Amino acid sequence: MYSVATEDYLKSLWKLGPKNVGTQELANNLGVTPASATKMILRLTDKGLVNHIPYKGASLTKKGELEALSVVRRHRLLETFLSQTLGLGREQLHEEAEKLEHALSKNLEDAISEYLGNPKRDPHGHPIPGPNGELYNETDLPLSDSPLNTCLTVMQVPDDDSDILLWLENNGIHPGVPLEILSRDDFDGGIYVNVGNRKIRISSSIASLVQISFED
Amino acid sequence: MYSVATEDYLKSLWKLGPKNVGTQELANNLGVTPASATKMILRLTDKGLVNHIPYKGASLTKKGELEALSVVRRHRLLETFLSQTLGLGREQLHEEAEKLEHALSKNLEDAISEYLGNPKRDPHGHPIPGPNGELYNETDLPLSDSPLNTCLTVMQVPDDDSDILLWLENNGIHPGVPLEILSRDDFDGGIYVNVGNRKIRISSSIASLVQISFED
DNA sequence: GGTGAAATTTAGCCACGGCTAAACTTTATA
DNA sequence: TATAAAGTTTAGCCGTGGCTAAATTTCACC
Repeated sequence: MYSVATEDYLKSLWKLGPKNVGTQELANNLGVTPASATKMILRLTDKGLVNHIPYKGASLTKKGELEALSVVRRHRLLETFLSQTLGLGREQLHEEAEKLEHALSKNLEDAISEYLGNPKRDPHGHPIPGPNGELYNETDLPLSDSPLNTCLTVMQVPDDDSDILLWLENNGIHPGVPLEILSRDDFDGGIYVNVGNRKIRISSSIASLVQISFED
Repeated sequence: MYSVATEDYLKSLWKLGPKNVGTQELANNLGVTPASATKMILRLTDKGLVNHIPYKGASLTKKGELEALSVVRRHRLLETFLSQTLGLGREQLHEEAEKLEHALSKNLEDAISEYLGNPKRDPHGHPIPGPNGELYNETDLPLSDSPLNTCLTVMQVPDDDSDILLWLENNGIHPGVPLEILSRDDFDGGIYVNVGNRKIRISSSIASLVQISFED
């Protein structure tokens, strides 16, 4: 239906939204020049997928958001499928799904979802939109903002940075793992956590990318 | 590396070859006009993938053939993978693999091949080229040319015609099935076969698309 | 409130891969 | 062998989605 480029633009706008996304920010995210992004935004606006206020930024229309969620659904189902069947490491999933998502038919999407038991989260813990774009309420919180000495459970890790993912994996941090913050460095926001009977330090920047919940 | 269109042209030239393929035949196979095919053939010739003799036809260079075999390998591995994991029917596999084959990385190709135990045939019985384009010797024969009253085994069925595949499936004909030709209609080449304790008639045109072997 | 920097858009270019219409080759047939 | 038909190529168009360079707008700061 929509081209690879169109799906990529919608996905980026969704990821960077729901605020009005600047041309430069969008262009950086997609690896194109701002001029290319402007031109494409105009085309997507013509198609009713994007709202554009010149010099102010772009955001998805309802139609565009539904299409973006469809791409995200395909992406996350594929990550889950490749993880379950082939046993790919979390750090490999994103790159592969990024390509396959554009070639997945509705039929195959349905078959994969059913095969997996209609999962609600992918291997990074990210919620998988439903077939009609339903996204359940997000209640996970950044590890960086979480209280000390409380039983936490890792719920989400980033999906698009292999290095960070490998580091987290090597330190036993992935969705489902229980964890407790022991102390927080007031200068740089780094935290010391207890995870899997080991005490490790997590930098503020990484801790802000890990989401946790209080239930266990 | 190569575009979707380039991979599709190479695949068609491989399927229709190894003879010099006419522009019209190629264009029909791809669903484009002859003029488009000519233009693309010239581009592929520039890239060293195709040999082109004006007004006589086009064929793959060694480089083009290797690339075509890589696409065919991805296609057939994907068909096997989707069949094994999701249990898709043989009549659904081709269409899905046709899209995914262009988005499959070398890494994923390797992972799927290993997961499947480096299979030599896909669910339609078609040989799967090796990672370097190796294609083992083809010894299967068309059912239409096979002798009467001999123990035969179905080895290959077509992959790209859902209707024929469904008909064959409904009559219990797929790779691995033993079968015997009882008689042949001299007028139209139709044959009567014994398969799975049933006697059915197979038209000449369909019988020419089914490959068998004598071993069982 | 003006001014310079930063962000954004426009203008104009390109390659890709389609298309139609017209020209040109080849082949088949009278 | 001439000629018509069939097949092929060329010419020229279009949309997509990149790019650079230049123009324009916004914003932050004096």
